[in-house]
Amino acid sequence: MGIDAGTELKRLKMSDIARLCGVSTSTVSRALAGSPLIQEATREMIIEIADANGYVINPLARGLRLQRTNTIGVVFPLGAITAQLISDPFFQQMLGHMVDEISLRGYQILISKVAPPKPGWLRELIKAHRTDGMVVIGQSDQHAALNDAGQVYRPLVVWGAHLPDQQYCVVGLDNETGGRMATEHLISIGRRRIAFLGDASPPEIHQRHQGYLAACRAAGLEVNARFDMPAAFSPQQAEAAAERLLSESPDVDAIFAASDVIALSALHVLRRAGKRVPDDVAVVGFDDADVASHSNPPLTTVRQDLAHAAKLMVDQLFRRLDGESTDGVTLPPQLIIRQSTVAG
Amino acid sequence: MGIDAGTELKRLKMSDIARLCGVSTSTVSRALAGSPLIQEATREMIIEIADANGYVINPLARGLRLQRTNTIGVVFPLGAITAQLISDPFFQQMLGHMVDEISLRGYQILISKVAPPKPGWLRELIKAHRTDGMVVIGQSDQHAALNDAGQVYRPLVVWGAHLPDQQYCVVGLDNETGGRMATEHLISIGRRRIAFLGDASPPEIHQRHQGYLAACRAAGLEVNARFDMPAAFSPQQAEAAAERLLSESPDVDAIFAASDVIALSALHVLRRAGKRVPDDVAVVGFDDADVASHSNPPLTTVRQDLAHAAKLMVDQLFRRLDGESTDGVTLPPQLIIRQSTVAG
DNA sequence: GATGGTTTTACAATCGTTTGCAGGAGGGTA
DNA sequence: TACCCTCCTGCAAACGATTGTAAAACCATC
Repeated sequence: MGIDAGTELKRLKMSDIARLCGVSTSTVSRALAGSPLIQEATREMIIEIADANGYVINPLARGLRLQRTNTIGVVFPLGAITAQLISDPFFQQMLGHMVDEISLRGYQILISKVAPPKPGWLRELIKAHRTDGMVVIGQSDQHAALNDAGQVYRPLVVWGAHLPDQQYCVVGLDNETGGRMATEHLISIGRRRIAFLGDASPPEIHQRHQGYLAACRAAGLEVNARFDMPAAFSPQQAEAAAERLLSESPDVDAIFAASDVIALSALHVLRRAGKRVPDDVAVVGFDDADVASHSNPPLTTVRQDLAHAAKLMVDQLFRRLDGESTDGVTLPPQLIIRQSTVAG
Repeated sequence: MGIDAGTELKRLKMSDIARLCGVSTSTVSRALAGSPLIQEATREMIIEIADANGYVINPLARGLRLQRTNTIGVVFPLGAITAQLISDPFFQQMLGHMVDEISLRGYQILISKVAPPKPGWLRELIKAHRTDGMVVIGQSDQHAALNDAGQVYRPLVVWGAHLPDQQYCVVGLDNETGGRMATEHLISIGRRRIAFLGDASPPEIHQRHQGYLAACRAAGLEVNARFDMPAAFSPQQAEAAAERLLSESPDVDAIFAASDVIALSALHVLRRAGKRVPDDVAVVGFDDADVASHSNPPLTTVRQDLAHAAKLMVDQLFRRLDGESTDGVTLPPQLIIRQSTVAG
């Protein structure tokens, strides 16, 4: 029956199957779609022949006709700060979880790395109509673009910080509380000269920094600009920043790093400088990446449950695809105390 | 001029732009494509109007017509062994690098997680024609499917092990040499009862195991089945396996783990059991994931340079898209010695 | 003004589906 | 036999682009 499904990869279209079955294309289409208009016997015959010939529906043509692609876009806007996707395990893990969650629902995943974002990038992405919905990972410095698109495009969910005037659905950690928890923990173990290591320009980090400042002020601590040390997310730049911090402020007794990667770089630098962790300097990270629990010493950090976050985001996105409107979620941070602040 | 590009997200097609410009669709198409057939003045006028209205070409329609999608598929076949994508940093990093390399060339990335692979999965993926080429990450237990497709479908590059009868282009580490190097290193530091921790059913791991066996035999060491301990890639299962190994063979003095994740689990178990690393038991991993250098103690491991590997794979894929044929590459493993085998 | 040669533009077919609508086949009833 | 109803099935028009080919416009020349 028909051509051997095995050896060829010929471009076979629905009309070919129709010819082989002696019916019209519409009948084949309906049969494969399970329409009740088609007689059971006919359907079986058609399906059998289609399988035997290894026929696969062309999703491009289907998508064009249906205006639906069964695809979700996962977008990484990388502003000036983060040069590459690879650099941070946060992105990698988030991406992994997104792939898991989205493919669980039978959708495909189209990745777009937007680096750097040009004006109108999000609108263009949306207007390309290659995806039924979009998840944006991180706001970077693109709050305006997100607001602009969010007002008119519903199936959009963003991972990031909640901002006052925002017109789009955000799922994100309560970064300010996270920052405060981390800092309060450092204060509670008696630290007084606490540095913040990280670039506070992305909203998420800014809020962590705000939490840090709030905790310091509440405890009546010196909030000194020399304890604010911008550090990019890459290990190299973070190490450089940590070194500068140590040389400019050798009296620092704690570091709150904006991410685990930065914290690990700090650990390296501290070790090279002969400082003991946590005795001389306590270190807290952010994310609870895999590396955090395995480091030496294991890293105290503020946990973001990315698996849960990804599930929530995808959930909200699909509810939006169903026409519901969703308000986003603020996730509670969780402080994981390990030996980088409290000796084991 | 025209509609405000800002506030609407109306579905605008080429014929709309044509009408606005007072020309035909074909002229618009050629103007946007930069065809020399169109007068410079006309082109400029068309482009201006198109921009002003925020027009974006529909890639589905374009792809349908051109039989080209400007998209590369990245496929993860997850056989029985690896349940989830998220579990292993290897996949995450590889995916990150793939995204970087592919988007560098102006292509989009379509991710497919195939779990579990059903008969014909790869052919179906190919026949869907959603991508111009494909990268398959890991052979899993799908060598047959890859062979079947590789014979007829050229733009396919696979990450994995080189196998004797293979009909597809593979880029991969020399796993056997990697396994031998790791084992020889353990032998060179005086270890004699060396266990292998990992499930040797995927080809890559099988070859690492072969290298391990070869090194053991060459050194005249006991190659005892009780030293072969299957361990899945997930930390939980790996810990369970490590515990069983320790209880069944408490005399083991070295562990060669099939991946860094497994090695780290082993480190945990060893610590809980009160064994000192490397004094009592030396540990070697595989991959040189980020975690490897940060662990306690830092992990001796066999390095796979994933950034380089990804670049090579994408390079070979694009050469194949250009009609060249490529033979794949075998990358040399590199042993990174850290304190899990040689005390610092 | 007719002819010929260039440049520009437009027509229409095509890529591979889905689906509203029209119509054919078949059976039952009058 | 004529008529109606109910099931199925097929026709043809979208979806939104690209491109070979035909034709229109323009200029120069005789």
